[in-house]
Amino acid sequence: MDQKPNANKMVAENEARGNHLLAALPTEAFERLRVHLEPITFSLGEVVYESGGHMEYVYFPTTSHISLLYTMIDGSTAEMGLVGQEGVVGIALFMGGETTPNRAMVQGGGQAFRMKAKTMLDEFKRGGEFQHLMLRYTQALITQISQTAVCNRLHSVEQRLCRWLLMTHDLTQSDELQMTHEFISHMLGVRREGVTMAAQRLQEMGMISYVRGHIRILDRQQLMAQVCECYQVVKDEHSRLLG
Amino acid sequence: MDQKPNANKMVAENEARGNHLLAALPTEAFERLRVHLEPITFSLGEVVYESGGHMEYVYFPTTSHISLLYTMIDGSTAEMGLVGQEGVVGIALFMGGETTPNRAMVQGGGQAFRMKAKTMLDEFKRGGEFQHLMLRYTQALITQISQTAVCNRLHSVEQRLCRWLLMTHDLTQSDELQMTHEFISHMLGVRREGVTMAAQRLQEMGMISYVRGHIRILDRQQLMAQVCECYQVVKDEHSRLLG
DNA sequence: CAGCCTATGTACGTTGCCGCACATAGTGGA
DNA sequence: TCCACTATGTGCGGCAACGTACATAGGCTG
Repeated sequence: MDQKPNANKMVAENEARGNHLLAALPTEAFERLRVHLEPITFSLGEVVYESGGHMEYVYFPTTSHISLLYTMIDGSTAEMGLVGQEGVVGIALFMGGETTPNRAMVQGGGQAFRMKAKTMLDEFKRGGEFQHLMLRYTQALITQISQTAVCNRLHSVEQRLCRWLLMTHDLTQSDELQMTHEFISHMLGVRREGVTMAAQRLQEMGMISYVRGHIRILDRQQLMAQVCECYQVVKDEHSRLLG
Repeated sequence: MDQKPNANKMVAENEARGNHLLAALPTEAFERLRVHLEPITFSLGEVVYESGGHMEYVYFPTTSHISLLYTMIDGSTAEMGLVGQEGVVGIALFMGGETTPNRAMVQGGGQAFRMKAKTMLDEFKRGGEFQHLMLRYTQALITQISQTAVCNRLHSVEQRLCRWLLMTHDLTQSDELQMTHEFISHMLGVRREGVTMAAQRLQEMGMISYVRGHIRILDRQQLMAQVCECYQVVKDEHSRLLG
């Protein structure tokens, strides 16, 4: 924050390109935006947006990732999407809705860049590559949410846990995920015991190992073999849309 | 089709405004688009888009409505969204994806207007009210899909049937819906027998009556009292976004 | 009006997940 | 080092939905 402006800019350039959407911007657009990008640090559990709340910034995660959650009146929750370095949090701002009925919560601590809503909107309205990227990303996110809807309906807790572990692993720089069964249960919308059972089975099969808040991915290949088709569908569609 | 051009135009104006998105367009934009609108008739079960298939047109339903479905490898299906006179089918075209991994199928026969993808895109790229409306509608659809994801996870077949009947009723001009339990089971992603059981209970409570492919909504109020919160959330969010 | 097809009704055992209750075991702070 | 707290393990009864099988009944067609 109190670095020299120039040094600050160089850091922003290198690091900001860690977000795939920012990385895909042509130089011209990136240069327009870079001075408006502020690096920030997210810590686990932090609420980025409250359901229906005011949204002042959009966020481009680099090493952090954020869960899009819905909370029912009775307090039960379920995740509808997951955003990391491949995406952006705050699509409602350029979609014109100003807010959404969802909560966004940090699921993996780390870095992100934020930008004032107004700055982002000005760039969006130019109708160039930035708009194009934001819209294509939004479509990928729609696919992810859709697939979650179907997956929630048709697949077992164990399969959904596989999918969730793989998705989270994709957004994490390490093989070790820091999260409890309790936490995961809120994401999957199931009981904590259900997660414990499913995790035990995966551990017995040698795919993961875990202790008290730490899960280690041991065998991605086997997880991929076990997971439902939903994982690959979302991934393929993302590649198709955003290369 | 073989009417005089002038008469044809007048029909298009009156009827096209039956779609709420077209109705919300300012005169100028509407006039640009109206000559490109073609009235068409959808019949029940017709496939509008195949998953991953080429999308030549966007569709603005007036009296018809269309289901957005996902089909698993094993053939099981589930609905992720429902589009009627309040919306448009083919958002992937302006989102830049060209296609989607979903199927769109006619769930209620009737009228719609279609427009060539290119014509629509030209108008979209002007960045005016048309773009604004399409994006806000897309956000409303995202909410619908999200809510379906959560609803599928947390609510009973009976509650989901209530929600589905209410949503369908909203898009239908009559109290009588023409559909079998079998059909509904594919939408809800459950067994046909499960739908029969739930429908029986709703009939016993006097909310609906049904015979062989015809369901009559008898008591909307009671259905509203029985349904999960998801129905109202989607409706409220739609109103907020599109008035 | 007989026969066929499709839609709905019913039954039965099975399974996955639920809610609850409580036991055990890491972990950090006093 | 001990205590309190949090995370995980386990057991039990219950229920919703599943898969399967077959019975009834509306409605169309010859």
